[in-house]
Amino acid sequence: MASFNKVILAGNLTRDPELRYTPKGTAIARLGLAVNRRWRTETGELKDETTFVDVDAFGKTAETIAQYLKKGRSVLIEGRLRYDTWEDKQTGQKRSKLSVVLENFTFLDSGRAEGAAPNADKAPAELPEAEPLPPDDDVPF
Amino acid sequence: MASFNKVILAGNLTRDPELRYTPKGTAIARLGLAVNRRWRTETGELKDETTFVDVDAFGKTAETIAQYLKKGRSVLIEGRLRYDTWEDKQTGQKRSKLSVVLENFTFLDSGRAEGAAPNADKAPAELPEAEPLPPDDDVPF
Amino acid sequence: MASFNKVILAGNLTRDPELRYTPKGTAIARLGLAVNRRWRTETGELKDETTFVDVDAFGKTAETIAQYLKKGRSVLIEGRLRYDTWEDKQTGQKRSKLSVVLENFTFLDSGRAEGAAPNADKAPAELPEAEPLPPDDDVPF
Amino acid sequence: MASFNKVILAGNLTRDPELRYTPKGTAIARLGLAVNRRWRTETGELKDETTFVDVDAFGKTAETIAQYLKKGRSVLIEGRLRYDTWEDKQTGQKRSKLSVVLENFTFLDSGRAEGAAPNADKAPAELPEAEPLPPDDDVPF
DNA sequence: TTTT
DNA sequence: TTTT
Repeated sequence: MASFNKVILAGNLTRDPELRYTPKGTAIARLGLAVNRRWRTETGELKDETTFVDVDAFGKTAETIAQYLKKGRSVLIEGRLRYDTWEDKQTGQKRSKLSVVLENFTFLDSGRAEGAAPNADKAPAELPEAEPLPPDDDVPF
Repeated sequence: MASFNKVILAGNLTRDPELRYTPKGTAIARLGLAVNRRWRTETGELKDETTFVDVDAFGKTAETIAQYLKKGRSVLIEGRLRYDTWEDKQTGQKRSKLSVVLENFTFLDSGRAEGAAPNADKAPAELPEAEPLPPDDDVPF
Repeated sequence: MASFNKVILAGNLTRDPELRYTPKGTAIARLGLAVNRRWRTETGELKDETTFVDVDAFGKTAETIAQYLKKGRSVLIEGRLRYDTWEDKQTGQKRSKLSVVLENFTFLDSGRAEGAAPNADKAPAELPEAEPLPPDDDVPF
Repeated sequence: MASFNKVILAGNLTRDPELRYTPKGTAIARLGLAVNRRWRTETGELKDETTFVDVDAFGKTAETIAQYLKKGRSVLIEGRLRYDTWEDKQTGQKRSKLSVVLENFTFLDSGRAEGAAPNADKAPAELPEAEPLPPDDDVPF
């Protein structure tokens, strides 16, 4: 009966955020996040594994993200898993995937990413916390 | 540079766990988890959304889960997102999906699920915490 | 530079919530939460440890909590640590403690607690998610 | 019945870690962590609040922390709340406080802290994940 | 007892 | 000050 859905990830953007708007004008930013894990096996060998996650931000947070986050930058995000379903146009088959709905984020570096605006270094420190999410029914999925 | 990967979910099993073993003898239990979310839209309408997540448990934890968790039961799990990739045998295309590697869990009900063993009601309370994960390189993906 | 502050706890109320109001009319509910941990030592002995945490909820969430949560009931809460400081009136010494500011919660049982209202069993399922927090500067600490 | 106890914090060390050993030889490192929060009030005013938390690490993790973390450095830690109780020697009164038992951590900067060892910059990247905790009954509280 |  |  009880439900809980929390994801906390720190990683790097695999590409610049894509910003778009719903018909009602809500901003949506889609991020690609790479989360690395390194561990040592029983035999002492180092292993690496990367988890690639698509993350959607909404509203004012989406616009902040599109403005300050660029490919390569490091972020800590908090959100929830969402199960998206759609029909594959080629095959007519039902498809699905997990992505993350961002609820909060914080920068983990200082704007060293390529393409960052000249003042990106100091801007994050002055940003307030992310806004609460807008109602999801304004969002096309 | 910094990496972090944490998922905390509470939900219900969509099916009985499937237990299998790696060639080296490590147990793997695969769970289907449904996590519900209910919220009210701007106009006061109630909405429901379910996130379906595949979860893998390993080792002693996998065996405990296979023994006590059944379809319908409610659990709180902690783990990390994992990005699985494979080649679609039909089309030869590269496919991928996110799943969760379980690191810890706790029962959220008292064994009311169909198919529960006669003593499932009291057993969970006596279980110690889940074991640490075995080395992942024993695992076939 | 980066900051993050997240607490997720499941436990039982050690007493009925205390509800009060700030001068501006914001509701505050204070909860006592007991979080149990059981583990097995190297020698196989079972050990128990309880963590007692004070939790403050605000606004509409506070009122919902005061209405439905009673001593003994089980909840899952999400929030942040807060560092409270004050001066001990007896000794004039500076004192401090950690507590939790509740940001979200969900019931983990079905209203079996003593003193629950007749309809407490079904009410929780119909509750929307907790409201965002009100501005903290309305709050007397 | 169900219990869960998880804390995730990102902040800066308020002092160099103190390393000590239990009679059985288990290392314990105690950290002071400052976690900042900045938010804007209803009237647009910026507010700051700092949460000071004591954190204990054990075993190999404790030694790694004592070696690489210094006052001012930024870390992301994962752990659980612990309720410590003792008797005040002056007054004979029972006292208690919450602290955090560290279960995992990751560096959030690159060793820029004062007092860092010459090679602190590259060492963290090569560190494996933190070890599981040793049995707690070896620990004097 | 406090860090950025 | 303590819950299951």
